[in-house]
Amino acid sequence: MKDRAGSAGRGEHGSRDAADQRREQMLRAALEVIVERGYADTRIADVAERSGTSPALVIYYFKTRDQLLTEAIRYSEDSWYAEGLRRMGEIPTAAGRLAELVAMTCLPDTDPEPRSWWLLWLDLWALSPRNPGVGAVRQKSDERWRETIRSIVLAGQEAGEFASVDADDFAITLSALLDGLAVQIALEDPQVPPQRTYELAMRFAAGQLGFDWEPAPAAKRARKRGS
Amino acid sequence: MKDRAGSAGRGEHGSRDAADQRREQMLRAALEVIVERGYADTRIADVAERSGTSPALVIYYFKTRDQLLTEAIRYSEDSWYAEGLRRMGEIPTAAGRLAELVAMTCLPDTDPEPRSWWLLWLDLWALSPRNPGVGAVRQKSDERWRETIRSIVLAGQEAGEFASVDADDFAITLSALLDGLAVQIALEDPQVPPQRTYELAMRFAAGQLGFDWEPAPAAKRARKRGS
DNA sequence: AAAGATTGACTGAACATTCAGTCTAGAAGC
DNA sequence: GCTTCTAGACTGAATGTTCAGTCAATCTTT
Repeated sequence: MKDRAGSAGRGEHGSRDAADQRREQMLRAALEVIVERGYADTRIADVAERSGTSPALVIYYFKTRDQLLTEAIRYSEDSWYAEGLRRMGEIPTAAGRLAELVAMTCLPDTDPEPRSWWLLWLDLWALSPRNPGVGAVRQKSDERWRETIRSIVLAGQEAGEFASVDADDFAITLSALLDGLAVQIALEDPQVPPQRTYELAMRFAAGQLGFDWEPAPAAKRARKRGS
Repeated sequence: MKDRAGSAGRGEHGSRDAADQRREQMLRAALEVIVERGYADTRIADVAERSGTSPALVIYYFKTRDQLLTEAIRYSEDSWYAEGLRRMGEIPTAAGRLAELVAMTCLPDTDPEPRSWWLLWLDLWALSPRNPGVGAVRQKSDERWRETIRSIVLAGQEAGEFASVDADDFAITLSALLDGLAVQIALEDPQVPPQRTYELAMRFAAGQLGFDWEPAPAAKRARKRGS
């Protein structure tokens, strides 16, 4: 007895993806709760409530709590990565793509919620050593993330934009640096504000790859979305 | 707690530190369990069993589970940092101290158990956003860690060993890089073995600060402690 | 110095709660 | 009428915390 009136337009309940919608709804709810309370303190009841259903139904769709939460994390990870790729596809220069990649992980106004995203990562890291499923997601993510960096570097070198450093080494180093900076962002360390992380990371990249980059002419990213 | 202040500071019951020993025993047990099972899955019963006592006694010493675990983390953090400072105090050159600092976080044979140490950090990070006590420990640790780097850089510059880069920027960047690499070490990513993280971090430091450093002539750290 | 009194260390057993997952029965759609 | 979907009530196990006391060492009083 939830969204009775909803029906609007098409196929209504019968259509095969009614179930898929439900699942996604639950996954999203799960993500919200994980970000708020943390993985360990996320109860099925919370997810049920937030998606306007019952705990029993949640279990009906996902056999176990762990499966639900694991899948939620995988879902989030995939979405984020896909969105990142999409954005970078629109940028012509390798340096630009790299800047976008860095901004994506550092700056609040590029992504609506990078902090909550990173909060999720912190949980994911903490879970990985003991939870094989989560561990696998993490490893795959890290790999493709590094591979993304690597291919940007190679493309940039091909195009003569970048100096010829070892792309593998650079990828590992930059992704580690971004991870480390991200921790500070997620934890909101007062000494390490997002804008600064962005500049530090870009300075590192520009220095290593030998391209020009000027440290943001002050108010450049002034206008945000909300206000 | 209550420490009997009044009496002559001695005698009392069993020697005053009988209780302290107990506490420390429990803290150590707690750390072991946290590393094995993770913070969230650490039961006071586990800690009690491992320290050869009862759950009730654990609560007797630490009012709550959270207090026990929080204190255990703080204890571990402080020990590690103190040990690090001690080691660095024995090294004359700034470059040498920096290398030791990097090795401490990257290489298994410098520290007996760097991986379990980092496992603890992953939990600490994941906990910080939601647990003020843990969050405070984390922030203080990060701060003094960066400050340690900063002072090494300043000393090195004073001594003419290092180029003149901004010490604050460098401290933030290097500590972030080390954090990120540490994640890979803790999670045992096959593509990022400890030795490689050490070399990458040192190459970064040497490059930024302009000192010479050769990437380890193969078998250099062959002999370990245990044997 | 012996007899109580006091206090800290400690324990076993219970309590209370919290939850993941199950059961049963009913509604919706084909 | 068969299958899919849904929820409320329930169970069973786990586990943090409390509690009523035991024990032994120290302090006090005589």
